Amino acid sequence: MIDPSFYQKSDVVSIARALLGMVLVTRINNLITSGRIVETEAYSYKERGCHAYQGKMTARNEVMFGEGGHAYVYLCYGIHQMFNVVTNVKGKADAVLVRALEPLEGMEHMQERTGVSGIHRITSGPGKLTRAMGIGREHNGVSLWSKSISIEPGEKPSRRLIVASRRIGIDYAGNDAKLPWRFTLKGNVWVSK
DNA sequence: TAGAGGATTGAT
DNA sequence: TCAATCCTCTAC
Repeated sequence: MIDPSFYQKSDVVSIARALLGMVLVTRINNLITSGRIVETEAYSYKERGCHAYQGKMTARNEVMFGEGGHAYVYLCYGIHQMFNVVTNVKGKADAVLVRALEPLEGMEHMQERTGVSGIHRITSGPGKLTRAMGIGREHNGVSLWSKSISIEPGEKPSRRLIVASRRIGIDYAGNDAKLPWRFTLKGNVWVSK
C-alpha cells in the first residue's frame, strides 16, 4: 500500500502527477479488478473549479474536508459516478480526479459491468472507469487502503512522458479553468479523448 | 420547496 | 451538437 502521508501533503498538483503509473485496485462482490492510472486532474479549495472552493463544505463534498487518502465519489449529470482521491490534511479540501486507467486485472469483469467490447474504451473517462471498476457512491469516504478500494505502487513513468494540460469541463471556473492541472501520459492509448 | 445546472458520455 | 437523468445547491 501507499503510506497515508503520501496523500496528506499540501501540494495537490504534485500528488496528481505522482499518481500516474500507480495502480487502482477494487475488490467488490468478490471480483478483483485493477488498472494503472494514466490520467488525473488536481482540484484545490483555492480555485473555482473545485467543489470545495473557498472552503465551502456541503453534504456532498464533506469527505474532501477529511484527511487525505480517502475516496470522494459523487454523481455527475445524474448519470455518472466520479472517483476522486482526497488529499491534504483535515480541513484543507483538495482532491485528485482519476480520469482514465489502463486495465491490468479483471478485464472480463469490466466488460461485463459496462457492456463495452472496444478494449480501449472501457476505462477511458471518469464516468466509465468507475462503472468498469464497480465503484459507486457507497464507496464515498472509504480509505484507499481498505479491502474494497486501494491504491498500490506501480511503475513510475519517466518525467518527460508526463504531459500537463487544461482540465476538462470546468469552463464556469473562469481563469482557473486555464490552470494546467490535468496530467496524462504522452501517447498513451488509454487516456480519455 | 421549486428550479437550474453539472469535474460526462454516446449517438446524431 | 444534443439529450439523458437525478442529485445538489441556491434562492425565495
